[in-house]
Amino acid sequence: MNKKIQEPEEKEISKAVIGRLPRYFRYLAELKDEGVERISSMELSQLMQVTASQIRQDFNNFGGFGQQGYGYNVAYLYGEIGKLLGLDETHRLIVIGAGNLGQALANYANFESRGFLIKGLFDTRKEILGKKVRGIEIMPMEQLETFIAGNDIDIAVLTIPKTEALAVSKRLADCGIRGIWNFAHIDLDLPKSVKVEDVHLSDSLMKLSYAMKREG
Amino acid sequence: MNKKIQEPEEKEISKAVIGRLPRYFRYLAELKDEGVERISSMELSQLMQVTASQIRQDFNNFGGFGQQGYGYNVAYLYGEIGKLLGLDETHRLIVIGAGNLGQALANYANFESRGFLIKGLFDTRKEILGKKVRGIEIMPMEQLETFIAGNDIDIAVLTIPKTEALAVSKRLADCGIRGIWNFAHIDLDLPKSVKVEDVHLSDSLMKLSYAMKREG
DNA sequence: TAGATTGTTAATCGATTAACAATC
DNA sequence: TAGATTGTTAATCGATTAACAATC
Repeated sequence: MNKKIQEPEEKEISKAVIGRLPRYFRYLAELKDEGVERISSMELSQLMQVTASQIRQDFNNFGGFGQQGYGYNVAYLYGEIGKLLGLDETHRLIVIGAGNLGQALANYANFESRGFLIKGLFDTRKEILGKKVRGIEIMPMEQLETFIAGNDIDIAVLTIPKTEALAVSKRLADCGIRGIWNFAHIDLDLPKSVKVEDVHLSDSLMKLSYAMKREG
Repeated sequence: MNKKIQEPEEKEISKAVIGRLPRYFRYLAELKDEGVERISSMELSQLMQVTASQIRQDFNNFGGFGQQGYGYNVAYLYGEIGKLLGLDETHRLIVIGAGNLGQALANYANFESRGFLIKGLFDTRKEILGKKVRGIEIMPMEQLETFIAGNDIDIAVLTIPKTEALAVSKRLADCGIRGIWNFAHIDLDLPKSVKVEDVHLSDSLMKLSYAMKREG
C-alpha cells in the first residue's frame, strides 16, 4: 500500500567500520585493564594511529557512545562494542577437520574466554576417531547432523581440504548452522542466512610476499 | 635541485587491489588446471562475482595483461599475477612459537609448494626443544640470531603470546628479517622496511559473530 | 573488414577527513 | 559560565562502476 512506511530499519553498517570494531575492542580491553576510566577520541586516535574523526564517525554509526565535553567512558564503551560484536552471548562451535589446524584451534583456550565454546570435533579418518583434544572427542562425519541438533551448535569451523569443503558446507547449511568460520581455500556458496567468515591463510602469506617485493 | 625530475616512480597500488590479487590467482590456477586457455573480463567477472570493470581496472594497475578483442591468456595472466605476488622467488621461513598453531603451520605442506620453505622452529619451553616437526628441529630462542644469519631466513612467523611478541619482533627486525607473519594479537611497531602481515584470528571470529547477530 | 574486448577516461558512489555547532 | 569534546554536517579523497574509443 505504501512503500515508504517501514520499521525504523537498522541502517547497514559498512564492512570497513565492522572490520575496525575488534581492534577498538582490543585497545579498550587494555585501557580497562590498566584502570583508565575515560578517554577522548583524540587520545584514542594517538594510541591507535587513526584519526579522531574516524573514531567518532565509527562510533556514531551505532548511535554514539560518548558525552560532549567528557569523552568516552572506557568500561562502558568496551561493553557496548562487545555487545555489538555479539560477545555478550555464548556460541557453541564444532570443528570439522581434526588435522593440525583444527586441533590447534580446538586447543586455543582464548576463544572460550570470549564465549566461543568448542563442543565437538569431526573427521573422516578412522584412525583418529575417538581420540580426545582438550576433552573433546573426535567424531565421525556420519554423526554431524545429530550432534549439531542435539547440542545446539551454531558455528562450524571448517578446516578441511577444499575438495570436501563445498559438500560439507551444504550439509551444515541444511541442518541449521548459522555461521561458518572457513579456513578451506575456496569460496563457499550458501544462502545468505548462513554467515561465512573466511580465513585464507595462503592469501595472507601472499600479501606479505607482495609487500616484501616493494622498496628495500 | 629539481624536485620534479625523478625515477619513473612505481605508482603505489592500493591495498584494495593487492588484497584481491590472491583471489584472482586462485581462480586462474583453477582455470589453468581445467585447461582453459583464454578468458574475458566478462566471463571471469561472472565466475568470481565481481564486475568486469573492476577486473580490468585492477589488472591495468600493473600495465594490462590482456589483448583487445581476445581477452586474457589464462596461463600468462596466472604467471604474471604470481610474479606480482612474489611467488617466483622462494622464501625461507622460521616459526617462532612451537605451540599447536606454530606446529600446524609448520606442517602445512601447501606453503612449500608456493615457495615458502619452513626451515626452523623456535620455542622457549625446554621440554620440547630438540623435538622435530616434519623433520624441522625445535630450537631455543638463544639461537635465533645465529640461525637467521646462517640460513638466509627472510620471513618469521610469530605464533607466540602477545606479551612476548613485541620484544621478539624487535630482535627479528634487528637481525634483518624482512617480513613478519604475525599471529600474535598485538600491533607490532617496527621500522617500515620490515613488512608485517597480521592474522588476528579472534578478530575474524568476532566479525563472524557480528554478522550472525544481524538479520535471521 | 567486422566483431570482440581491452585499456582508459569520465561519472558515480562511498569512505575518510575537516570543521563546527550542540551540549555536557 | 567557560572549556572541552562529542555528534554531525560539509568537503575531500579514493575506489568502483559505466561508457566508449582504441585496437587486436
